[in-house]
Amino acid sequence: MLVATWNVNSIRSRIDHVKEWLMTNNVDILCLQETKTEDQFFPVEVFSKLGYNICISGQKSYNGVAIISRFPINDIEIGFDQVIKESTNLSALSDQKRIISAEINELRIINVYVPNGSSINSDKFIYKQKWIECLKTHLQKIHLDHTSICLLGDFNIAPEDRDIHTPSKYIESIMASSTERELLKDALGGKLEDVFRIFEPGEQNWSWWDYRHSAWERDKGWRIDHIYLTEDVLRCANSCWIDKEPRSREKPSDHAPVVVDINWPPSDIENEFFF
DNA sequence: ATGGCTGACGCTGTCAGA
Repeated sequence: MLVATWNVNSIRSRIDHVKEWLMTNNVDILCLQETKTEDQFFPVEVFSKLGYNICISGQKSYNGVAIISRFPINDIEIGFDQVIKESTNLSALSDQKRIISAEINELRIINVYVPNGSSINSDKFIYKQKWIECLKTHLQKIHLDHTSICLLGDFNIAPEDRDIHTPSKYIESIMASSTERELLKDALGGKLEDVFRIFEPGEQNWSWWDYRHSAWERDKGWRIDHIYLTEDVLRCANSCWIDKEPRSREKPSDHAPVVVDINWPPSDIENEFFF
């Protein structure tokens, strides 16, 4: 089963890229971020004609997340619940559409678009921190020890220096600061593993290239799009890669999709190897 | 790179992203 995440920077502008990529790559579950449209304008029929189910949480102009799946989508949850928002005073801020989760094939898929935060000394960075704290509470409520989880999306954080093209230029700046790195690590609770790094420990692996400064042509990127798996799912993972091809196209998203190949649901034979 | 690109909104500029 192939599960992918892709910040498409407007689904209506990118629909042809997404459709072609889905058909070419045989992806089973695709999580989108920055769809940038209200649900009524989301091109649902493009995906239903290809045989996909879909759940969406969008808003006008900004943010927006969606899950596209060949398998039935159950138990859809949109946003953080009110209790979580109130616990961090996040309810006082506008309700940005940044998280959608669902049960697909006995796997809890959690699709997130973490706020960028703008700059370290901004109100938006405070919002980013609070948002990640909400994510932590959200994950804790799911009972990480008893649920098979795939948490994926645009995290707007480079977890380590090897995830930035020139880390020395971005010491303690947005997407690289120790504050946000530690908050994310804390939210993962030691239960969710960055599957890309299981298979690819090397440098020069980016998922985002700035539109400016010829970042793509000079391969100056960041790895800010991630897939995190609980241990039981990680055991079934075969490989994980960043597909740079869509970023090389005309009028691309500034992000590339990240894909994980999992033997899921696990077969009895595979379980016997471990016990 | 002094955000020097892009998309949305809606009108020729402004906001936001990362």
